[in-house]
Amino acid sequence: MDERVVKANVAVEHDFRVSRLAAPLRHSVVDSIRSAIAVGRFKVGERLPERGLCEMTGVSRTLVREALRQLESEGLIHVLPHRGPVVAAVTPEQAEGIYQVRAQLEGLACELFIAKANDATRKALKEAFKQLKSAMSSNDPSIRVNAKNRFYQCLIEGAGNEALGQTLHLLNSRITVLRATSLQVPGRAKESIRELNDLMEALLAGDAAAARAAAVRHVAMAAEAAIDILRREHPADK
Amino acid sequence: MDERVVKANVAVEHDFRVSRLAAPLRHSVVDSIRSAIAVGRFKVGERLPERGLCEMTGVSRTLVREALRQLESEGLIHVLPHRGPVVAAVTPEQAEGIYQVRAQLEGLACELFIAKANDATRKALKEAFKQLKSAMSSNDPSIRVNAKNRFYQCLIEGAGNEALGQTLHLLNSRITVLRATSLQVPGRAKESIRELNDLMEALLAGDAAAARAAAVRHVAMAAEAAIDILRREHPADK
DNA sequence: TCCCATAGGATTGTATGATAGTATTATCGT
DNA sequence: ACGATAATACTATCATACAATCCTATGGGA
Repeated sequence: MDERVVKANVAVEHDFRVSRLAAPLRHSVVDSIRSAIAVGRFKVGERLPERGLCEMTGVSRTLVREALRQLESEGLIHVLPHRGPVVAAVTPEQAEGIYQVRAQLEGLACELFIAKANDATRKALKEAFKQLKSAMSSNDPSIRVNAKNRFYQCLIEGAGNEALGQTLHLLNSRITVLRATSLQVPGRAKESIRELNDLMEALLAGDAAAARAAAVRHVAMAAEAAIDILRREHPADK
Repeated sequence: MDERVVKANVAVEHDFRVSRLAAPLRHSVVDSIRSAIAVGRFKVGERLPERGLCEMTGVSRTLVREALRQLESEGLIHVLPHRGPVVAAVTPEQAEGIYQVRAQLEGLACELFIAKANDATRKALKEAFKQLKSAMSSNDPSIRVNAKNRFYQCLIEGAGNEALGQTLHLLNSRITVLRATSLQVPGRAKESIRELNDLMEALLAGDAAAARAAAVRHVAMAAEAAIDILRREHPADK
């Protein structure tokens, strides 16, 4: 029963099977709300009444609520009892914590990449880095962040650790806005590229210790920029 | 309006305010299903029909579905389109990945603990370690795991990094069963305590590098035991 | 004028019932 | 024994309803 499939796929890289096109509507709902938050359509601390989300998304309360449950456990929103969801704030302390964790995990990603990457994943990473460099000259912050995400995705891919990928994704989703704005700090983009250059060299040279160090350093610098912004924009609210 | 409260609390350590007793029913539902999985009431790969869960928990489908969304994003279950949720399997490769991440994060926790812990948190950790040692002689695996969780909780508490705590919690929830069974491997409990002893010594001596190394080593050993079990129990299904 | 309390509105928390769509199983004819 | 079709069992989604609770506004009293 498998023979035919094998034959059909013999000259193919990614098989053509439609990957469960039964995309449940609720996934779109999650995406919609998530990106509304990321884009700043809702501000930090703002309430998200279910009814409003129903209108915005055009689906029933059932689906909106299910989406909220997921966003809640991603940490993007907080749900206050009998008050409903609000966009989660990120305090400077929390941001620092997140960046500390990211540093460790991206360090690990580098080590694993060196140990496990093959020609394909290595090539993909180089390509992504090239595109990242050109994206950094763009003015649109979302283009920059997207390019950077793709770069990291290649890194993770090559590292071949599923949990690592998911964890980093989760952490990043909580600081999307921060990442976009911190890349707008004058000079930060170029500096960022310089740091990643070091990273790439170490990665391709197979120097695990240097790669990890470069990753940690890069995250630390990004953290500094981001936390600066945070401190400035809400010096002592609460 | 606050004065009275302040007066009332002046001689109190933990204030008595009932911390939002409005615990939504749905939280209990999540806990219920989660522990049913952890306890082995449902086996890996087994389907969890909504209706059955309604009967088990005594709540409506609405709540069950919301709970499922949360468990899904915690990675405890997979939801197949039009087939519903099944208990997520953990392959040896995934387990390896999870343990690699854990190693990094627990290493970080140690470093942060040394940098940030105060007398209270240090004392709590020592106490938790003492109880852990005695719990290890118990035959009940859940008692052992619980004691260990409390120990880690103290460590995290002292490290003062929220994201770190949440991330580790998430990872651990995916391998609860594994952790319980791997502690039953003959000799593993004692060995585990020995490793943690090293960890404690380094922590209390303030030797960050040694503490991190001990943490990494401990997780690596645990990983080995756990993955062994996994390989044995599903050598090549699929 | 200012404070307090009560009433009313808004929103969440939870349940129920309904319908359509899809995957799995059972059935049946050949 | 095999393939097609019918029956079944779920999920996916919606609409509706009602109690509980929070917030606000209104109005009375000092």
